[in-house]
Amino acid sequence: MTLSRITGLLYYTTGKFLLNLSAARQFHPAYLRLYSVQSQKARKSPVKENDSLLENLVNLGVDIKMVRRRQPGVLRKLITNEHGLARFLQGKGAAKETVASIISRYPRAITRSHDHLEERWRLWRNIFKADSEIVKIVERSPESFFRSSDNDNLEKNIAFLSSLGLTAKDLHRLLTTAPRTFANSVELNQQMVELLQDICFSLGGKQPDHFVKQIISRNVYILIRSTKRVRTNIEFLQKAFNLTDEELLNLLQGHGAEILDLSNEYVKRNFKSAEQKLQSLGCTQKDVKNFILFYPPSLYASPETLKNKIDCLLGANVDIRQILDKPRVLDFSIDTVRSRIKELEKAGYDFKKNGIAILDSSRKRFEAKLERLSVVPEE
DNA sequence: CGCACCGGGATCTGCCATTGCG
DNA sequence: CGCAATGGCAGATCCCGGTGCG
Repeated sequence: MTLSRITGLLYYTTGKFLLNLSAARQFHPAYLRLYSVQSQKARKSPVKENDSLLENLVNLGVDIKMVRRRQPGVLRKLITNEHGLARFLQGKGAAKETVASIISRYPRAITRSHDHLEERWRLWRNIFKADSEIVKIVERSPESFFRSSDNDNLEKNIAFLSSLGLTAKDLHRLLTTAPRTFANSVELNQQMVELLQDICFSLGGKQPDHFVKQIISRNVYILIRSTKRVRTNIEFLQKAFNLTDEELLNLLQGHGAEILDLSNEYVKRNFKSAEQKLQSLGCTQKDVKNFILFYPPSLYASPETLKNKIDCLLGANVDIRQILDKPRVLDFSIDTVRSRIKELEKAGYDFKKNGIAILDSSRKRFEAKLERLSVVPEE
């Protein structure tokens, strides 16, 4: 949690904001603007915070400082439903502290009526089997659950996403891992789906629906990205590698789907640095293209990580060609690779002679293999 | 049995800016 | 104007094991 980072930045006493300047300096100047605007308003505004509401929240264990920082307007409301919300969530199995944390992080939750909550929960239960699943998500991301007050929209979203032919399992995974998708307006979700369909068509694809399903199930975050981001990334991929329509279509339906998430600049930066790194090791333009197409996650890795991993392998007397052929060794964390290399060196393993596939296996398989190596030493 | 190939699963919010309404 | 609603952004991998083949 990043909450503690900000706690201590603003202190609120008797209607006036005081700033801890030494802490504020590390942050954005916007905080300074916020300070002056808020203090002016606090003086002018006739609307005071609702004292009994404040008391209720304190009793529920809510972090008032956090609420003031996030949604100060909520504290001035005359009609709220904090107790109803607390009862509701506890009835669904949430602990007291969970409820307090939820309200602290998304104060507007207390403005939702009982009927609204019942209805929203009922709709979520279309996807989830147990209340406990929903509680876990609301606890993780209160904003996803509460930000929109439009239950009709939620219903339409569920209908729309189902109509795409996603399986119940896909839908479940989508709502579990990217709950914000369901807080989007249907129109926004439709726009993304249309964008993907258009891309499929323009690349000569014959099954746009299948294409969309494929991408969503490969990348459940796609619907919470902007169409601008996705479009720009796709255009970049096609241009950077001079891809044929078919190559791009295949890339997007495979591992390429994941890299659509990345910010546009990040994709470009990672591409440049991967390209540079490989070229410095004597790889041709074609090698670079093959490597990235064959192993798109390389664009996901930060320049530092990718470079470190490659250097680590080269340092263990692995040839860059071997990495190009088996890029999935790069899947593993650098710590894992390092410790495996160390163990293999102890066993006298020669990567040049025996290949590096051994590095690219699950822990169980690696250990089993190492076992065999030590039982039957080579030569 | 050992290996190569490959697909899949986990993971992802909390903040800011803008808009439009009453 | 103040607030609610909502769009958008930055952040930056690792691992497991099924299956089919020789």
